[in-house]
Amino acid sequence: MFEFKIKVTDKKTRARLGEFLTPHGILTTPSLAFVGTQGNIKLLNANEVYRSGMELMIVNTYHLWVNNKVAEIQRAGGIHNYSGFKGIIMSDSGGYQVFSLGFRQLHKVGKITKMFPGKINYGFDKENVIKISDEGVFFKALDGKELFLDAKKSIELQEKIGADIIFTFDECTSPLNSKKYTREALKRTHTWAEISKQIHSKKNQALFGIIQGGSYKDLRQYSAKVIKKIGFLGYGIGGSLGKTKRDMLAILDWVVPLIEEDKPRHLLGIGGVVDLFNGIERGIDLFDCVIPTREARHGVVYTHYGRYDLRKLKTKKQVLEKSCLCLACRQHLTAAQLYVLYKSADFGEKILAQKYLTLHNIYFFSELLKRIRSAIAEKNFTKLKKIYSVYYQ
RNA sequence: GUGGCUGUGGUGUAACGGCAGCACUAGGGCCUGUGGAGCCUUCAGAGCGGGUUCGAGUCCCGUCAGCCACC
Repeated sequence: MFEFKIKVTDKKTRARLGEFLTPHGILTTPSLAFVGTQGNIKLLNANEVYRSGMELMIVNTYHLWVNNKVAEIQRAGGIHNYSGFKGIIMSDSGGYQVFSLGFRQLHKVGKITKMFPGKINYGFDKENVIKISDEGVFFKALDGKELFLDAKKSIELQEKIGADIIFTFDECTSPLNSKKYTREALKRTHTWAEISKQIHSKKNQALFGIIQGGSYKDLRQYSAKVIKKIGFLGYGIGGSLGKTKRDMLAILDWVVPLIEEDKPRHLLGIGGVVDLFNGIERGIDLFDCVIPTREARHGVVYTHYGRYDLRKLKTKKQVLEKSCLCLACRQHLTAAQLYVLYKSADFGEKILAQKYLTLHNIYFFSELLKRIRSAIAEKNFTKLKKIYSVYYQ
C-alpha cells in the first residue's frame, strides 16, 4: 500500500528526490504540507483548494476532536470526502498541542526559542491548561471542560479521521525545558510510540514515528535508535528544535544518518523558505508549516524575489508576481488593488484580499517545491539554493 | 445681519480646573506539526490673541472658522 522510492540522490548533499506511493496517489518529495487544522484551509473552499494546485495537507487531530468533528468525518466516509480535498492528507497526533497549549504559553517561546521573541500577548490567559502524566495528557478546553488524550485515543481518532499519513502521539517539549525534564518527556514519547504502533491497525494509513529529545545530542540519537527499532514507515522529527536555527540544523545532522535511507523523513512544523533548503540539504523529504497561510492572512506575500509585507507593495501597479498562476495574478489584480482590498473597512473585502493572498502563497510554495524537485533531478540543487539565498536569508 | 451651538494628532473621539487618553489611519517589526482574519512597536494633537489661577483643553473676554435657526 505504501512504498517510498528514491529516484535521485544529490551527490554533494543529503537531498533526494523521492516518490511516496499512497492510497491517494503518488507524492513526489520533497514536499510541503499546508495546514488545514479542521479539515479545511482557512478562508478557502474545496474548489479553491483544488484549483490552487495543492498536493499535500495536514489536519489536526486535537482540533477535530475537541470541536466534535470526528463523528461527522466518519459519517462522510473519511477526511478526504469531508474536506473535499483529493490529494494526500496527513494528520498530526495532537502531540504538538501538548506544547502549544502548555509550555509555549508559560515560556512564551516557539519550538525554537527565538521564534517568539519578547513579550507577546496572545489574547488568551496564560494559566497552564495542560497536565502531563506518563499515561497521557489532560487538556482544559476553552469551555473549561477537561479532556484526556493518550496514544491509544490519538490513534483511534486518527484512524477514524482516515488520513493517509498519521503520526504517533508524542510530547513536544519546550526549548526552555531542562535536560532532565526533556529526558523524562522522551521516555513518555517512546512509550507512546510503542503503544501507537500496537494500536494502529489500518493498512491504508502509514504511521510515522516521531523522534524527540530536544537539542540534546545524546537524547536525539537515542531517540532515533529507539524509534527506528520500534519500526515505522517513516519518521517525524519533532520540536523542540533548540535555541537557534543552527541548533535545529545540528539536530538534523545528528538524527538523519541514524535512520534508514529508504524511509521518508518529515521535519514537523517547519517550512520557511530558508528552512526548506536547509532541511532538504540534510535529507528531509517532508515538511508542514502554517507560515504560507497564516502570514497571508497577516498581509505577507511570498515571491521568487523575496518576502514582502503587502504594505510595502501598495504603490505597485503590477501583479504580485508575473509568472504566478494563482487566482489573483491570473486575474491581473495588482498589488495596489490587493492592498486597497486588504485595508478596506468592509470586512468582506478584507477577507477577499486574505483569500487571494492565501491562494498566492500556496501557489508560491507549491511552485518553489516543484523547482527544488527539478533542481535535484537536474543535479543543481545547490545552485538553486544559492539563487534563493539572495532574496531569502 | 441677529441669535445659538461647536472648534483637541491625518480622521473620529475622551478627560470634577491637576501627567492630554483611546480607536482608526500612517510608519517599523513579528508569526514555523494554526487555541491567532492575530500580536508588538513608533510617529503624530488643543484655530488664533488676551485674561483669571499655584495650575487652563477645561472658566472669562475678544477674534477667526464651521454648522444650525431666524430676518
